[in-house]
Amino acid sequence: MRISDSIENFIKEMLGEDSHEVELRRNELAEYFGCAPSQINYVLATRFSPSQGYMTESHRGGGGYIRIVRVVETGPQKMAYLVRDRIGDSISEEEALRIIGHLRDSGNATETEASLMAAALGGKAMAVPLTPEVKNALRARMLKSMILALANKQNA
Amino acid sequence: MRISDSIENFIKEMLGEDSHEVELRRNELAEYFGCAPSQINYVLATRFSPSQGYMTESHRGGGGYIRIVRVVETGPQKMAYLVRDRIGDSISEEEALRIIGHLRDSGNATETEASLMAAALGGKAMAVPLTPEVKNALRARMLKSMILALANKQNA
DNA sequence: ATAACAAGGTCAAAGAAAGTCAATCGACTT
DNA sequence: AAGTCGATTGACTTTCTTTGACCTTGTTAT
Repeated sequence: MRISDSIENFIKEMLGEDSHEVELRRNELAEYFGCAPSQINYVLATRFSPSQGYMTESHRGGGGYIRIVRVVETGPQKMAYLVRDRIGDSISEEEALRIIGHLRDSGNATETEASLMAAALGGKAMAVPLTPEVKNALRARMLKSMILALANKQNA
Repeated sequence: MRISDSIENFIKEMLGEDSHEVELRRNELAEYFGCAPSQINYVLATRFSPSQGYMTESHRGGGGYIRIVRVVETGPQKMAYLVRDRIGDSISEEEALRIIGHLRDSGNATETEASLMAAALGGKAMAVPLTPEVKNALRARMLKSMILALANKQNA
């Protein structure tokens, strides 16, 4: 198990139960896990980014802290609109997968539905001789179509 | 006995008993068999491809891994195999939609899942300047990926 | 005020896997 | 003998992780 994963799990466990919010000391956590403090920033950047449904604030200086807030989604329609705005005309595979993960985590897509979408957009499926630009454009269109289909079914 | 066969057997044995999922380190395995690491990729490509009923995911970097998932054949999976045979390397939009309809009618896909697949393959999503040949090839790959994902979730 | 201290932030480099691809090898076939 | 095709290898690439040196910002004591 990678250290980054351990840290991620640790934080998610803290968030898991009741509150949507944790506060922690960067140096403490780093020492606890025996890693460089900046490793914490890495974890925040790669696992608790806005596109993964989290926001972070922090404060430097004496008594500093890092606060991680889980953003809860309310209303499938709103979600769909938000995500559509984020997608635009072109999207990378990584970003697409992140959005799909977010849909799953927020309960807007079942496990299976998320897997289906990921399968359609994944590298294996799109392993066809096209330029990255064309692939990204195609992905954006497909993802939007699928999210619309999802939203459509949900309030049907 | 060729090394590739040994590696194939080794992996299949690991998969054999209980779980339909193995995780392994590429470099470790290569060292164990005394071959080049890329040999592992060769084995995966030739013996554990989607059309052979397997899916693989992997992660690079520190703590990387390769995960191989077998799509087990129980009831619905037979369906998947059949459909896969029917799809081949290229498929029209009409034919794809027909297959999706069958999946829904036979209870192998929910309404939403079927809509999702249709949305991904539909004309709107694929409205990008590509030749019909390329579109059909792409559709075939995507449909196969999605059906595998579906089959995989069903007996998870 | 200001110096010292106590956080957290940034970024680039090093390290650790895995992926790709073209060249080569070897066993059959013709 | 030449050709074919799967198997094998290794050099090079890409992706992700980890670390550390240096920077910025806030607090506290003088």
